Amino acid sequence: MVMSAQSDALRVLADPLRRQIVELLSREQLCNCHLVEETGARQTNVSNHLRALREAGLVETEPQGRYTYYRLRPDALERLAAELSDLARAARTRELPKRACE
Amino acid sequence: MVMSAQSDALRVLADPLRRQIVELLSREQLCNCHLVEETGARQTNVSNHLRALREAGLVETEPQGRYTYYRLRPDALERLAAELSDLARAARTRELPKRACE
DNA sequence: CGCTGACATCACCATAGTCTGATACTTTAC
DNA sequence: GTAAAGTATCAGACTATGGTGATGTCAGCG
Repeated sequence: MVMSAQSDALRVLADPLRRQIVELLSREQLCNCHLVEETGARQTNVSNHLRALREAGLVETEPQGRYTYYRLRPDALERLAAELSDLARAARTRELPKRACE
Repeated sequence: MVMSAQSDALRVLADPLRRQIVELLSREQLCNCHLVEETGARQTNVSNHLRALREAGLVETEPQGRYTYYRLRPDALERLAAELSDLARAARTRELPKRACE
């Protein structure tokens, strides 16, 4: 399907902890250890969520020695925002017709 | 929390069937029976998802005789889109600083 | 009235997804 | 070399949630 990427991004962003990680990364590039510290979650847990975010194309990694820095990929967020905005606009521009029943 | 509403909207939109319902409603005002027909899901299932969408403020209802018409509330979608767009912009406007490890 | 159809609600089940502990891998410090 | 720290991966337990059938409510129609 065409929108599978955006749907995936939506699904991934729906988790509260991932959502928090994304917000933290929108201000700074951080490595796993910082995220563990900020969120209070276990390292394993953070790492799992980072993988989900990575596979959805929402973040990218930059290994640096034994640390791994994570940063947001704005494009994915931007595409998602645009799609939602389109839906909102479609629903607002006109008085939508009601389909008749039966 | 301040953003609970948006988080809720995200979570609710993450489900594929709800997502499909939202897209259908962006083109027409439909009642439950149309949505059942269009999605192929059971009436109970559609009704449950419509409740989730309603509680998240994404749709509103207009009872009309024994039918209930549903329509999108563009504002909720717009707010969500704006928030995601803000995150994307924050991540893109500058080369984000890396917090030091140790 | 009772009957039918549209929709909502409830309780239950099955599944997906999250969290966790154990463990492996890699890099740096000693 | 060994030890320690940061990160990734894996299997299992637990939880949340979507799907379902049974049932209830309400409006229109005979």
